[in-house]
Amino acid sequence: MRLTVTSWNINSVRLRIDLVLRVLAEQRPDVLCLQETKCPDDAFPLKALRGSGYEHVVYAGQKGYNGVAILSRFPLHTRDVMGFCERQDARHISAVLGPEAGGAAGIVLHDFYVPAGGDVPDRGLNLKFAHKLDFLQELRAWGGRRVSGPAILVGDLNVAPLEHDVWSHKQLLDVVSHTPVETEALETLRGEAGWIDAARHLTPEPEKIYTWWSYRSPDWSAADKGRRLDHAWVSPDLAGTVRKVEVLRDARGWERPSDHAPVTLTLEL
DNA sequence: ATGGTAGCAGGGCTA
Repeated sequence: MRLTVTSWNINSVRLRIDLVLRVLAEQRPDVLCLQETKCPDDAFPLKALRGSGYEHVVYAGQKGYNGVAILSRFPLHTRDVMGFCERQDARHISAVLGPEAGGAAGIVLHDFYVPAGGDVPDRGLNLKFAHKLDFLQELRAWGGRRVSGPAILVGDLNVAPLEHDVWSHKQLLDVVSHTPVETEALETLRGEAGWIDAARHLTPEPEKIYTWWSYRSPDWSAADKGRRLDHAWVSPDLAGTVRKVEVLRDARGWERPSDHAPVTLTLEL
């Protein structure tokens, strides 16, 4: 069977619920993982989703910031939320696909929103950068030496790890999201746990891949100063099932868009 | 350690 999982930093699920419904209707992924929902749990727009065909929803939100959610065509089991850095930030949620998912049953889905890290890439001068590095360190400790069983990890990891994951490697070496301390941390923790970077598995460097374009660029598409901040990783036993990773760049050009484009992973199980 | 835009909340923080 074919399984599709889309990851999208939506930057307010309430403001952009119509864009969520558009992606669900037009792309029809089996699972949609959202980040930056910016929505307390008691305000999650469940009613608007009713009738969309995605009746299985888990979410972990907070007022104003952060927030993650998983919407699924298939039943989800064992919603779990991990805390990092001794905060109650809503930056992770996971669930397991139920038996109704057929060949995909039992796959664990992890949805992450890694801290952006502020502007100054110095942990002594910038507490937000220190938080980001600490978060990555805890992610490394959580992954341990090897991820076991079929699992998918998606999300806005706020790091563009490779040279061709940014529009200019040289110009971004001291820009938060592409500094060596961040890119090495992310690649180290991914490698130690055995996760496969699905996009680069299929499309190695030097081809450019971007998933985010700043709001501050008036002509984002022509300038095309993008970064690959959004990722889809699979566990080793799913490596052979990866068929496609697609960035829906068009969505960045929709009216009142998120600054992130949806990224869709396709597996053949 | 420029400023540029956006969301939430209704000021200033976060991205």
